Amino acid sequence: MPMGLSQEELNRIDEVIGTRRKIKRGATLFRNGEKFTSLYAIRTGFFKTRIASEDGRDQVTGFQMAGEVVGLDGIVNDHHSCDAVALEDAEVCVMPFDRIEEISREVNALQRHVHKIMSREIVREHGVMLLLGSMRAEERLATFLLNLVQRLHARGFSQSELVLRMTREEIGSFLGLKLETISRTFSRFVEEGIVEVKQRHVHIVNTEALRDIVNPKKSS
Amino acid sequence: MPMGLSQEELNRIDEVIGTRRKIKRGATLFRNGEKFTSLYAIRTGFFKTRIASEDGRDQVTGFQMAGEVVGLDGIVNDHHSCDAVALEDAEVCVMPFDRIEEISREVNALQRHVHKIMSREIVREHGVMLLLGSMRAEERLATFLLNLVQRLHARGFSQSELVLRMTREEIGSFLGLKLETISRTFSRFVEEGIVEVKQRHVHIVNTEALRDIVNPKKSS
DNA sequence: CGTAATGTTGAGCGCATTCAAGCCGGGTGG
DNA sequence: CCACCCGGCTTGAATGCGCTCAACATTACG
Repeated sequence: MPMGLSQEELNRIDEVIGTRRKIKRGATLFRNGEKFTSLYAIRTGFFKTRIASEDGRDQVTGFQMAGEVVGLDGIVNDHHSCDAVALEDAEVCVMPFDRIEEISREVNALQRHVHKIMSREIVREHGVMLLLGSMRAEERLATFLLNLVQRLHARGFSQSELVLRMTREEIGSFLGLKLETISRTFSRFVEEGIVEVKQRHVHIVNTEALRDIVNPKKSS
Repeated sequence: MPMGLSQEELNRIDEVIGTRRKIKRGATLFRNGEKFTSLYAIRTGFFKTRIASEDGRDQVTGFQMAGEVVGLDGIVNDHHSCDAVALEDAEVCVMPFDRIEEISREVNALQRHVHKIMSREIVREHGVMLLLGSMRAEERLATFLLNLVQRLHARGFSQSELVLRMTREEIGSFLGLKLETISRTFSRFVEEGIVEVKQRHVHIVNTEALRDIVNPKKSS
């Protein structure tokens, strides 16, 4: 949240927070088709969002962690258009959207904040489109790992150590690859000494090498 | 725009519209890195938005036509993070964003409208992610054609006739395919009598067949 | 402790890519 | 008006990356 707000403004902003809600691992926070009422700020835990095509295929559209907001997809049609599934026991702040709209009319900082959150999501998705549209398997996985560790680091975790909350299949769905390809690509990274992998525990040994994979260097 | 507004409200909303601006074919409305000031409502013409990765590859993130809004990417960081390029001579309404924020504090309908536009873009991108992440070439192109013709139809154009404003290469970039693949896939559709193609002029002969490609039927 | 879920690895295949050659159509200048 | 040129498009042949299918290993969990 931006700084420089009066106490009065801060109090008003607190009002957008309704109840809290706990979601068990594997349960959904909301599902495609459900009525949209609120945005959810993740307090603890880890989520994936996914959409399903008519014929059973589904696509993971993102992984969200503490401090991030889910539910923006529901605003257009007053109904959610994707599922949000907890990948571990989680807790969220329920923020009724009509309250958000009401208060953001009075508190400029909140209005600005809401706009930025939505715009940030649009920009994030642009990045995913670039990944899905033009990267090879190694680049996709390297990009994914760097993004994940960067977000975790911003929350006070290690820059080189991370525990995956999702399966290979979920990573694959997000990256537009099959789970076997994820597994093989991890193995290749391990062979090359770039990372160490023990199940879902990943230790990034050589961050620079990952960056080089994402951004193939034009060595003459 | 939603209905049921008072004259006063309508007048207020008109105030978000600043100047108009003409963009010649091939010129950019805004570029990655430029300061963000305004959203743009397309009055006439056709745009593509694209992002570029460090190493020259780029990804078309969308095609926009009359009535659609571009520039939402700029809100987060006060700078644009993609380019908007006119694919034909175009005209846009410049809508300074601080005016939008100001007036949407007073006019609920505008506030709601802005939120919906942003949410719609997020949902649209989810669909693109599904396409890029899990569809084969034929499905991608079929989806693309159906989406394009549906948007054109909503604007009063034919349901079966369309003129592509973009090159095969641009379609390919958007769909995560090479231009040769686009060309070949068009040829296959023609062979199968699904469409007729003469350069950029496309006549959809069999819409149902396209739908079947998008949504493989589970024939026993 | 046993069973199901998850992950690894191998072999062969297929779809989209790459590389290459040629075509078409529109615009320009002689 | 025609010759030329160039960007956009098409088509062919060969390659290769990621997928499919399959067997097996490992781990989580009731």
